[in-house]
Amino acid sequence: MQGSSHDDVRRRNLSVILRLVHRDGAASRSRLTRLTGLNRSTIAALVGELTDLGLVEEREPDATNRVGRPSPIVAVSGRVVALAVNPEIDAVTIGIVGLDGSVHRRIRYPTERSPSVTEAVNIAAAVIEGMRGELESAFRVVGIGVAVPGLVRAHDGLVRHAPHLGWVDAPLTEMLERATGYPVRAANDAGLGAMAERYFGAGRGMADVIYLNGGASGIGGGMIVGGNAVGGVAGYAGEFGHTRVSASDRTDSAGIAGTLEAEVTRRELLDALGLVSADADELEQALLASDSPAVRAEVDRQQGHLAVALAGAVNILNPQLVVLGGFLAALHAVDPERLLARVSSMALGASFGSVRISAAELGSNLLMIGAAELAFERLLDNPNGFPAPEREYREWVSP
Amino acid sequence: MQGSSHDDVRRRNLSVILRLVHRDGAASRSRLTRLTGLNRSTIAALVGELTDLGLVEEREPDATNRVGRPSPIVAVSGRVVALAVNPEIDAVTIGIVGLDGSVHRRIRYPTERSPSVTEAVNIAAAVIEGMRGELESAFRVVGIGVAVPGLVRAHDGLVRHAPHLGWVDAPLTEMLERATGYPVRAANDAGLGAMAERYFGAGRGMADVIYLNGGASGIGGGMIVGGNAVGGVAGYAGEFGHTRVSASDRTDSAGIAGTLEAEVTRRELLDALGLVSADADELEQALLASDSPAVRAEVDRQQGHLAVALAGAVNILNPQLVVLGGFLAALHAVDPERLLARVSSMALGASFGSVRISAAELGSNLLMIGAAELAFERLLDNPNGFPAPEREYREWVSP
DNA sequence: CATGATACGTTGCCACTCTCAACAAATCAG
DNA sequence: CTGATTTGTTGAGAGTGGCAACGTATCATG
Repeated sequence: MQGSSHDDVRRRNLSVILRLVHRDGAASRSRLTRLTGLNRSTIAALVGELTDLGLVEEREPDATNRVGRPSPIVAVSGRVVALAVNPEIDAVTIGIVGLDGSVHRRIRYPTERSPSVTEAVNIAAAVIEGMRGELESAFRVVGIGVAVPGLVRAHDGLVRHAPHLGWVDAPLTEMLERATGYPVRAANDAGLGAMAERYFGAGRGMADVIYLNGGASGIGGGMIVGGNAVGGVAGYAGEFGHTRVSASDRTDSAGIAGTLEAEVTRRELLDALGLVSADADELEQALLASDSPAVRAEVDRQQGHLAVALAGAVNILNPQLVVLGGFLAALHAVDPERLLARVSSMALGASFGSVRISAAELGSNLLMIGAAELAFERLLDNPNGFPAPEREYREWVSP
Repeated sequence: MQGSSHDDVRRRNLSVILRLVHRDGAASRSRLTRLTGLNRSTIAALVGELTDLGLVEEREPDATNRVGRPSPIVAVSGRVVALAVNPEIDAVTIGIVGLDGSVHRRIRYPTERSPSVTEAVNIAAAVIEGMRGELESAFRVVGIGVAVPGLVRAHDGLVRHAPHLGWVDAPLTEMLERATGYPVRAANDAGLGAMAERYFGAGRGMADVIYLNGGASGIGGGMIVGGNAVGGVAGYAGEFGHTRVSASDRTDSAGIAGTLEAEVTRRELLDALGLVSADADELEQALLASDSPAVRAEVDRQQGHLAVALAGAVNILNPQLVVLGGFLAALHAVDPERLLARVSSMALGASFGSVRISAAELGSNLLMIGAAELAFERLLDNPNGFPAPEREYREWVSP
């Protein structure tokens, strides 16, 4: 338990303001005054400091039709960005994401086979090297965030086990840091998805959100509890895919029987539809369009298992929102009422009464935004821990 | 998102120090200096203020065999107490709990039948009235905490649904406040048990703890995630008892089939043993002593279902510790290795690797301590929001 | 038993941050 | 144009923790 001093007050207040304009978008100074409860003059000083740090910019007041002196608008600087990296089975995706949440660039680098750690790092580093000119002239990079489809140890970003990539105890962050020179942080992809949906998607402003994602290789999840992302002791929390939902002996990727991931699979939906491959949107469209009894039956079977897992999660966590991503969104879209009714039959009334179930909103940018948020976090926690880039001061340095 | 000012700094620092001596016991000033990172002179001022507030007392330094000037010991005042109330099916228990965690008094008032809200409030108020002389002379009461076996709405303490007591939407806190004059807060009993075990029992100092309690009337639970008690949106989180663990159609108290609470019951253990009733300790002793195959089989069956629920919780929350209370502790004690092995077979290796499963430590004082903690929380959050009792200043008031 | 080393409490001064009040500026209503 | 309203700006003020110097209590050493 740490005590605090006036330095902490300043840091915290800078942090609060930067977070507000980062997450809720541009805001007038007077709005910031109301939201933070701080004095006008304090807000002026804080915004001034953030401006000097190059993190926010003030622009002319919007034309409001209200009396009183107009208040200037504070917005995040467009130059501040983070790099997002997402290694997958068949590609490594790299993105440039602005502090304002905009995805400036997204480059998907396909690989013939699942990349090794070294390959993934090399690809990411090469793509980033290619963008370096652009990055150094037009942007200010605060760091790199990596969304990993696997278990990532919280305190050092070691990839303990990424089954679908075949990685075990991979020192990903260290390697990427050395290869690029940028500070790197890594976390589980679904956890980052939860965070992204919570701040910028379907769960905006909510404090208790569960996110479940259905991917080609399995089911992952993340939670926001009491406003904070849940990591657990070591950072492995959120593995909803391995929850027991049936008595069958079908096993999942971890060899556990009767789990959500064993019963609810993308592959079986595609098979029922007679498709070889399809992205999440195509799969959803195909399911909605199909009237085959076999497809219906398969959807119904999977939806039943999903409902067990959701009801369990609702009972245990009493969330405000459950967000479904990937092909799980399709299982929801096909018959939302039926899914809801099934969850209802297995959840406690009190908890079920306050929960909503909805599809993810951020689509293909989800993991870019989530991973970037990881990199932004250090900046948001301590805005003046990142001095403005050296080059602006270079001329002052004695030769 | 609130900004902070210097008042908040002081409040926070007072709060941090009072929490430290409340939870970890008496500490020397120099230890507080190390733990908080604050300056010696600041600690002196803060401890002085807490002393003036009558919340802590300083005593002569302990005899240490080390060089240097000895540092005085700061301990919580023995006079500061909270009242704990726990209505149950067959009794209402009232306790006096010190800020130092000691249970000064515990009075169990048995009832012939399950008490109504009014009866419970009347009993509690009467017992408290009986103690009032003692309370007002020897103690300083900060408030009342109530541990309710049911769902309690977080923001106002309304008892939404306490199935075993038959209470629905009971304004318990309001009634007890009016009847006693003390400020009252209420929460779910298992959640408070989790908190108590976390601060004063098996989970001391841990940030990620799950607590599951087996009672006569069902199974409840609570969680500490990232150091904070989990309530969910409305305060209903922690209902592990209604998690699906089997495909059977045995239903629980909420009418849901195949749940932990439906499969794992105290009643069936007692029946297998041929006992009519037994408290948690007696049940455990009887189970350990029995070599009947029928008993073994029933224990084995229940342990298997418990393992499913525990593995699910471990996968989702990646806790550091799972604490089992009530008769669930007995299911653990009978064969800890087997329970562990079964959980292991259904949990992810990474998460299982960092978890320990153990029995609750606090025994019959658990809910007293948990409920009192609820009342202490306001004091701990804002130590100088509770002025010293009026009587000491009465002579200064002009007539 | 005297001396020095060590650790810690105490004191007074300083730097920092937020608040507040007074004033200035920018808008709307009439 | 005038008044009301809202907000930025400025300078003074209060409260906080940090710090350095000094005082004090213990142990170790001879």
